[in-house]
Amino acid sequence: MRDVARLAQVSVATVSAVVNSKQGVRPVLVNRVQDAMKALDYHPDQVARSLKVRRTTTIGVVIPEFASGFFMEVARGIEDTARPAGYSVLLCNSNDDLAQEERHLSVLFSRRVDGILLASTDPYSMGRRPFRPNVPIVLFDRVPPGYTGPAVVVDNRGAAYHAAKYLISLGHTRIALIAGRVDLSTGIERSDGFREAMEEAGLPVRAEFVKQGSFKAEGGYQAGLELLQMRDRPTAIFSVNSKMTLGLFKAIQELNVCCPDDVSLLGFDDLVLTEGFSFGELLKPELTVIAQPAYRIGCQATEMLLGILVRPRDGDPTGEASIARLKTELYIRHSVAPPASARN
Amino acid sequence: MRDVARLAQVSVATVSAVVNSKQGVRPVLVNRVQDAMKALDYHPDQVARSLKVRRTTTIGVVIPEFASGFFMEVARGIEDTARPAGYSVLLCNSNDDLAQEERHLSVLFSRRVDGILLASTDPYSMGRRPFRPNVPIVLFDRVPPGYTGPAVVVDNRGAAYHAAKYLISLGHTRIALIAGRVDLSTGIERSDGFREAMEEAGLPVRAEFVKQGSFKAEGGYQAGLELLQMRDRPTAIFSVNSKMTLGLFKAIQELNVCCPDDVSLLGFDDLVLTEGFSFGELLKPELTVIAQPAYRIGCQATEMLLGILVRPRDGDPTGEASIARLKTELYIRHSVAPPASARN
DNA sequence: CTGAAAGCGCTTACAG
DNA sequence: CTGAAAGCGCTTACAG
Repeated sequence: MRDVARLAQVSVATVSAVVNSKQGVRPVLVNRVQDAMKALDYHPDQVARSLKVRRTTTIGVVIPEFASGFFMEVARGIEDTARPAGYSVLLCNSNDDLAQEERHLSVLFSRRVDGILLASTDPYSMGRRPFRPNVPIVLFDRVPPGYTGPAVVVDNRGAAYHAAKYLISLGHTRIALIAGRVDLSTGIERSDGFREAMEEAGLPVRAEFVKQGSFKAEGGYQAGLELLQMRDRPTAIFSVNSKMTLGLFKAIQELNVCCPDDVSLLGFDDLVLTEGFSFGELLKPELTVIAQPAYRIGCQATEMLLGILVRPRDGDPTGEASIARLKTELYIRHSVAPPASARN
Repeated sequence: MRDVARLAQVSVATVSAVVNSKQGVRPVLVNRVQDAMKALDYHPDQVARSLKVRRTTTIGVVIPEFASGFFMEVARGIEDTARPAGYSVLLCNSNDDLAQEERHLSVLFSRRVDGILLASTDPYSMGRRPFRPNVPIVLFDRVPPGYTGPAVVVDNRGAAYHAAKYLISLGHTRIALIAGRVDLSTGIERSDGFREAMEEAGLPVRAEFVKQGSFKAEGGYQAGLELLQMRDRPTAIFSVNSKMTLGLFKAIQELNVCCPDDVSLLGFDDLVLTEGFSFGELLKPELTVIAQPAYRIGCQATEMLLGILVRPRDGDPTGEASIARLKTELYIRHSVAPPASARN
């Protein structure tokens, strides 16, 4: 920069001004500076700038896994909205491990990210975590009950409620649930919504019909095996995330159970591949699922964070209103049908 | 930091020394400093450090897409090897758009990343790109022919060669190819390997049996539709990436063609979901594919880059030897069978 | 409109 | 073993 200033015969302050396209610099000088920059192949140093302005225009995001269609869509949404705003994103994978998550967070803080987007593997501990008071953080996907900070999630309870309702409306009464992690809002709310619909319909939620799948493919697979081998098995199964659904699907295949004739399958979260291609549509039968607006979640969480970053910080007390709850959609395909009893 | 120094009654140099756990500081002072850090909730500022040491311990990686099982596995590999080495990764999505890629690269440079990992959407232009002379870059997945810089790729040609060979060994003679982008090494080499095997077997590669799928699901779908509706259709189809394979699969389903009885399908790249769960195994029939060591590609590319970063830079002239070519593996499942003619 | 100077928070020779 | 000082490459009041 000094070299540029010297070559252009101006002060570094002037160079700085043209680099940041501040107005009020004489055109002649602007040109001289630009020529000098070109001649010297000068590229401004963001890190020096960051040090001075105390802002890195970087946001840190930590998600529980990379190999997830859902979180990758969210990540796309984040990047697509952060980039145009001039922000870079440091994407970290906690691998659903709290220690890893904290380690990531701490390097993000030391790298002075301006804000953080987090899908915590343990949102309940948020309160007692050592966050930095002046770097805003917005949660997404998972949020502890009663959390009042900024967050964007999906209406899990409502979605599960409607899913169960749908199965019930078809005549199912023996409906099983493959539940997710009970320590995550997503898992809890989805189970709750399911239970609510069942209760409302006066249907029992049999203990042996609810299996813990922990959001893992293997869990869904095991649960499926157990459920389908019961003498008095369910006529429909609601699986509360996509990995478990796939595990369940595998169990169905292995056991040669016919879906949807023998058992209906309703999953949470669609498996999109590319625009217009969902894995759910490639399977036999095509999967009926509740689809989450993953990309939008990413966009909105980022917008929320960016909003906080520009606002005077002491403006709003990040009230109750700051948690956005997006709608899901039920994609009716072919894995759900009325139970055999209702078909005769 | 000054505050810490003052509270601990030492100089900032000493604080710096304990922060970086340099040895040779009197234990008493170490303790005093650590206590002071705790008391003041002091956290070292990486960006200031970076400015001084002229190193950010950050690597930039740009991949052509987020919503890709392959690239996400690579990303996992990258993160998993970069993190333990103390490096953060700035992950960018070029969306297979050259302009976007260059924009990302330029912000990565301005943020002073120490090195770059790139799966370029146009590796051929590498030579005339405005890279920074002193930030090393290692390519992966795609590499222009004749490229001599560091890179890690897969033995595409060999993999395709063996895949075709496998189909031929089963008795197939009318084998179609759904080719990928012809301007990418991956696309070219896979087609070449296929052709080589065919020639070697004295089999014609009929012009109407090779379709351009451009590595896209839609392309595979269209190609499939055309191929399968020929009066004299192929008995086997080799699809050169996973998206096209899925598109092709959809076409097969829609047309109600029986696979593998009527047509065999061999794909490139497996679709892993989670450890132990591949999408390819969930489809009917389960897909026979060439699997790439995606995670390993990420690890190795990162190791290579890290290696360059520690080495004296003027050490080796990044010779020919620096391009690593990993092996693939053929996963034989159920979408390939001998042609009907050979079965009778 | 432009320049000289201070300073962002660190590290690193250099003395002592 | 430790401290004082310079400097990394910028930006930003502050004069002029």
